[in-house]
Amino acid sequence: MKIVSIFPMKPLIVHVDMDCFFAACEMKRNPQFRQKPLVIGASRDAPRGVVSTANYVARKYGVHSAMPISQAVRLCPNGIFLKTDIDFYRSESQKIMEVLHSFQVRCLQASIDEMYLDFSGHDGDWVELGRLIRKKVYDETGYTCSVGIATSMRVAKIASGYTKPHGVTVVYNQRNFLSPLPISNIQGIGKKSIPSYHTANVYTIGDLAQMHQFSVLEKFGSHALTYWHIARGEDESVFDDPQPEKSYSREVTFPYDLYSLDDVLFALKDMSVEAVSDLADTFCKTVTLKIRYSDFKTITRSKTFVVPTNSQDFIAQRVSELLQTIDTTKGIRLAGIRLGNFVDVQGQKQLDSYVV
DNA sequence: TCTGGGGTCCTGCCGCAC
DNA sequence: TCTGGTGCGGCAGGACCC
Repeated sequence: MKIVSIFPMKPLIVHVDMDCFFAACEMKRNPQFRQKPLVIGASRDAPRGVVSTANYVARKYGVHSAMPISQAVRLCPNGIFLKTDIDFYRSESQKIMEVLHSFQVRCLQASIDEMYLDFSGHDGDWVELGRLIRKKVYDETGYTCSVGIATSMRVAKIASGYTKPHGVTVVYNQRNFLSPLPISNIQGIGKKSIPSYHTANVYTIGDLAQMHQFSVLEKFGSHALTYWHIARGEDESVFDDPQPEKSYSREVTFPYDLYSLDDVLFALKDMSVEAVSDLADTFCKTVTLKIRYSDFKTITRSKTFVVPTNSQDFIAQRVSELLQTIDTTKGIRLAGIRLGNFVDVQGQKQLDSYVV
């Protein structure tokens, strides 16, 4: 006889976050970089670019992600600056994910260097579990990671960042753990919205938790209610199955601003061909043109088709038409296209044949 | 001071259909 | 025939994340 528990299985989510992953990949490939400040993003003489990641030696100089390369060079003139080699990092990521899959629990890859594992129902010592995962990843790949363990995905992620690098953080009480942390620890509250929280005297997650629900709604809007529930330890973000991709894009920042429509169109045609060929048999209904002017103002123009397509010529033609509506005299620093609104053409065909 | 590339999600506005 | 409410999709922009 099968015995079914009347109690719901206690969720247990593990978040694994690799430590300064791109830099770690380069240090593995070139061990002589380990003791030197290493910055990944662009070469030191690149006219434009930002820091993608930096190793901990470089971080001591004040270098951090999203910082302009030119500024990083000033802060760390003796640093080693490398272009991003995303194909290499993807192949290394694949090896790490294989190690994590070997635990034979449900896994969800959140990004190139992050993975969630669903250990719900696990009875053992949570701290030991974290240490085991960390050790196995290091022993089998040579990479260090940080591990966060909690009863929800969002809190597990916050926990993994709590004792970086190479730490294990276990959260037994969500509210007590989150309370003293800065409000910026909540995913979704970034540098634009932080000032509005500070204006309302909300500096820590605990400050947010103590607010009245209606006050949160009034001051920060409806989406902030989700953050309020997290702050109160009421987050129950469940383990989601992977969602299909919703869009695919290609964009490029030109080394120097372009003023000629033909030059921009030339670059966009290349991107259209690449994007459509990458998508292979996937059909899209919407194409969006993205333009960033020299003053960093960014605009988008999109077109939705009646019939989904994966025709390179058709999409390139629509991109060209959208570009005709753009003023290029101001100087264009970035151009890109995005394909979205994907349609399951295979499914449609099956449905049609059934109806017929 | 200078700000990449590739994504997701949210919001507001507008036009259209009912 | 006209008008207002409502819902929805398209569109544009913005914020955020890694």
